[in-house]
Amino acid sequence: MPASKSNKRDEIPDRKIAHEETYKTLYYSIITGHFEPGKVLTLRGLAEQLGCSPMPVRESVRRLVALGALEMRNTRRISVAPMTEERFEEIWAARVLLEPEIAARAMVHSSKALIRKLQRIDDELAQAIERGDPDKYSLKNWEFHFTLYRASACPIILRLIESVWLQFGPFMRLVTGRLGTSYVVDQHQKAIEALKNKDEAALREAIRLDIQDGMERIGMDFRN
Amino acid sequence: MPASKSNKRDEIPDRKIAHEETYKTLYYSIITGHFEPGKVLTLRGLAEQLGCSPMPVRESVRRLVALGALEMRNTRRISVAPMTEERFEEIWAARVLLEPEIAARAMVHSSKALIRKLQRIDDELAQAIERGDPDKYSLKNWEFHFTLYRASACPIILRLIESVWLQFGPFMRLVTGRLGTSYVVDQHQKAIEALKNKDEAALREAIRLDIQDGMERIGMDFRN
DNA sequence: CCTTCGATAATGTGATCACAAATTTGCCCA
DNA sequence: TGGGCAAATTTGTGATCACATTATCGAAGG
Repeated sequence: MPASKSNKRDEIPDRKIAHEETYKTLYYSIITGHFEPGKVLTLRGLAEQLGCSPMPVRESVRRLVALGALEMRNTRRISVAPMTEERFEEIWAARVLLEPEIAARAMVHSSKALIRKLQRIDDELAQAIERGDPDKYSLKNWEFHFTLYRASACPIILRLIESVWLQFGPFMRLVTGRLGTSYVVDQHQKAIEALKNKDEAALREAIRLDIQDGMERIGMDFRN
Repeated sequence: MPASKSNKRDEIPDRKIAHEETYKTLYYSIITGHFEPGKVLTLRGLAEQLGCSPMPVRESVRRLVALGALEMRNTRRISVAPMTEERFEEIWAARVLLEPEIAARAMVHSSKALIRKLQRIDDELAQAIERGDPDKYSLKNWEFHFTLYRASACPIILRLIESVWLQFGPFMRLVTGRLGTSYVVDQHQKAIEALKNKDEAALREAIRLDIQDGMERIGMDFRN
């Protein structure tokens, strides 16, 4: 084991890898809804936009296609995954199955620091609602959920949930932008209360209701 | 719309794409447990083995890493995802959450043809158990579940389940190879019966028990 | 005005090369 | 005999190029 003073693990501080950086950029762009559903993307276009060669973009896109965030038709055209009523219903179902479960698992590792962090995020989220800032709302909503979920130390289930969020992020942002943030009901406080009280059932229910409220509000879009 | 006589959809019979082919090959290799958990792979090695340049392999590996089937440490070394007790428990939980649900959704689209197909696969699976053929067992078990799940027409949830199976396929095959197939209890017949009777609750329970039996048998490996 | 077709431009794909980092090998010394 | 260091090899990464396919645009035809 040469060139490495610590042989404990491969805990090297992460060399800068271009395709990792482009992946993160695209990841946040998608999950915060920066791209419209169905929007066509090109490797060279993204490469120029991100200031690199098409190569790292190609690898990032391949990952995002694998997760369902991007689509690649058999005409080899890349686009942001569009939304249909069927897909929406499936995503809803998957969320209700997975997210209350991972939240319950996060409760085991809950701490005062985590609760403070969640409270701070939710305050910022409330600000975003007040100001009618859908971009900040999307970001903070994502932060709240994934800060909680990451605390579960369940990387496999977390990956599944990431995949689901990547698939409805663009659509949610689109609808939120149209509806504004005025109708948003804040279920997060109930979740924080449940965390404080170590009440697993209440936490599960709060997350379930948060999903239901959000998806119902978004889903009305199909009935127009 | 040139060069294409039918403008209905992009239903072109799929041009042969190298990285798609290599992906499928690697996919089946992993899901049937052809690679041992933790096994180190290299792009050039796989490329030579598959008879192509490292380029298509690179894209396939990127996809499989995104799905959790392969791992890439920060030393940039590619390996088949190893198994730990924590990961195993998570996979178990995810399966119990997702698979009974998608099975229930498949029941809606159930047909006599589907039931016949499942019965045929399960017959072959029974043969594999008799002969003590763990390779065929792995393959037919996968076929049974995914033939059922695909009938649900739920591509999003199916993708999540695919991701999970890719992560425990190598480990399951490893353990099955050690234990042999003698202890295998066939819960599939109950599932087929439930399908025939259109009994959703019974189908959910059959799938749940199948998962539980399989995972319990495999999970004993950690107690040694 | 709309459709159709051909030429032009743009796109994803696969191969190859150069390079830095990591791994392996082989040698020397204690 | 065993451990550590440096040379040599291997490996992933990023860039670039050629190519087949697809999309785009403009002109001719109805």
